[in-house]
Amino acid sequence: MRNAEVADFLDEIADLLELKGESRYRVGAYRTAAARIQNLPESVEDVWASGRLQEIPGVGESIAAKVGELLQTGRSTYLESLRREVSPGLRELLRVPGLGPARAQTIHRYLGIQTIQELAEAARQHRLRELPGIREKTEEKILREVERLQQRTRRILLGVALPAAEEVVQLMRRDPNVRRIAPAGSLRRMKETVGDIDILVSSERPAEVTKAFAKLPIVKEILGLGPTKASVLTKDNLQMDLRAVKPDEYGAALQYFTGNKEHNIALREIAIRHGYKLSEYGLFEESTGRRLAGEDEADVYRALGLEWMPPELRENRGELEAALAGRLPKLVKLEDIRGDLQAHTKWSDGTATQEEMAKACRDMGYEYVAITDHSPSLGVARGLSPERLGEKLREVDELNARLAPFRILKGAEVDIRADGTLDYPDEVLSQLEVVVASIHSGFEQGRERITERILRAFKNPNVDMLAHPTGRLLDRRAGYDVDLETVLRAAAATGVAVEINASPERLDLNDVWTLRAKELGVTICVNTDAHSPGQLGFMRYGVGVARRGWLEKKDVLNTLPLQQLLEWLSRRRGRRRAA
DNA sequence: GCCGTTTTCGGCCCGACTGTTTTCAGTCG
Repeated sequence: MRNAEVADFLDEIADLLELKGESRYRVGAYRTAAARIQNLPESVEDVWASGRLQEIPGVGESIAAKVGELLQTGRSTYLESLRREVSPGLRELLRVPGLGPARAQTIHRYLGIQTIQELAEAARQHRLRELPGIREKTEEKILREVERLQQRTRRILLGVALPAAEEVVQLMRRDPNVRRIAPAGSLRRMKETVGDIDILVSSERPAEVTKAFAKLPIVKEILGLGPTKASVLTKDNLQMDLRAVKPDEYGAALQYFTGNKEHNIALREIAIRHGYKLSEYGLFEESTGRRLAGEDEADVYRALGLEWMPPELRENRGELEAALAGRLPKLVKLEDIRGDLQAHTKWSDGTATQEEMAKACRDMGYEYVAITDHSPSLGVARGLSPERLGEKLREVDELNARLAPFRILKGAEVDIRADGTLDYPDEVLSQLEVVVASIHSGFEQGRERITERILRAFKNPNVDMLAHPTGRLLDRRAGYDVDLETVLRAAAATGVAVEINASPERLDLNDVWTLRAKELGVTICVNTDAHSPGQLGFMRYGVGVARRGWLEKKDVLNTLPLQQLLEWLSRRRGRRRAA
């Protein structure tokens, strides 16, 4: 059973307990445990099998027993009894913003309502306003929220949100009332998708700043405008919130609005243990009210005995424990990247020539790029026959003579066919310097077959790397069903590198699996899979995932200078390569 | 239900907003 399923199980218990009116601390305990398991860089099933469930922070005797029963038998007597006590349909009502457990329970008890449809119906007939604690306004709000829920916009890709936020930051910097400004929220943490875009400003005149923000030309609709906060819908239909605070509160506010929530809660608990109080206004001594920090974010962490940590780490996945022990990782940086090992050109489905791609990489300060056009079976991408591949490689030789010391590596993105064989014969593969294997077909094969297929490809000594390991497209396609734990273990054993595909639609591996890959000793490579020179800039999103997965420079293959990379490649295949 | 740099019991993040209320409950982020 996957970690996400176990986390859902605990979340359902939390919801049902909440609807029952149980202590919010008990409810919170289940939620904490769910979040921890969701973020666990290891299969919870393995943790359970080795008797270590209670070593997970937030998992004690009782929750461990319930998870154990679930994993052992596939069911839970506790959850089943809760479902008998609390109508499980009620959970659906909690999805309506503004409707919490108390009012949901009231609505259910008096009117028997348990679906969002019935709720909307009752609101339209003004039957909700007769209930205790609900009058006209609440009823209207519920109806509004139900309608919004039904046409809710999707989450925003990082690759869309970050450029949009940067544009606004640039525009707002020109405002003389703006002192400091930065994106906050999940965007600052480089999460793969975000719900909305948060921007924080410090200013002596916050009200002027929020007004100026609401007047920006990119604004389509003002959703709310006050002296410290403005919320707008942009012409691209992105929700953007700007908050303005006083300069001496900026650091504490940035910390607070960056989150995530679990990280903040844990941090505030640390503050309490010191006899302090932490809020978005600053860090204060509880007894005297004296301000200990607030203007700079790093001071807030330092005053709590912690090193400042990059936002990408702030998910309460163990970063606070690591900071307390002085063992934070030194995360890989964008500037550490020396080249890109997956890129496409006009030879298959890209839009630029090999020369244009190579020069664009050189201009970015890279030492190398592997041009990895597709193999023949990927007809839609005009995959190259062995003959055309040969022509392309001759062009590479010619370009390398001209562009030296910059180096184009001879590569291909080779399909792993349905039976696990590769889409070029070995004598073709052995002419290549970088062989990137990936799956583009047969997504419907079951978990075992797909996994077997990848393992078979790993046995071919010509394979250097596995690209986009799950095949997912964010918000569009789930990817194929694959046992990643097994794949990563095999990658570690065979020395095949695994890609973090930096395309904002993929970001595959994701952050949690990256962390797991690191623990297993897998070599990771961050590639853009660029199909045009502009897409080479996707690298920063992939580095964001690497950082969220705690990777350091030494964990990332393409931080190696050219010579060391070539040595790595030839060591891998256990034979000499053409110089 | 979990947990321990005052605790194996008694705490558990903080502040803001809204609406329904006459001092607070519910919800959110």
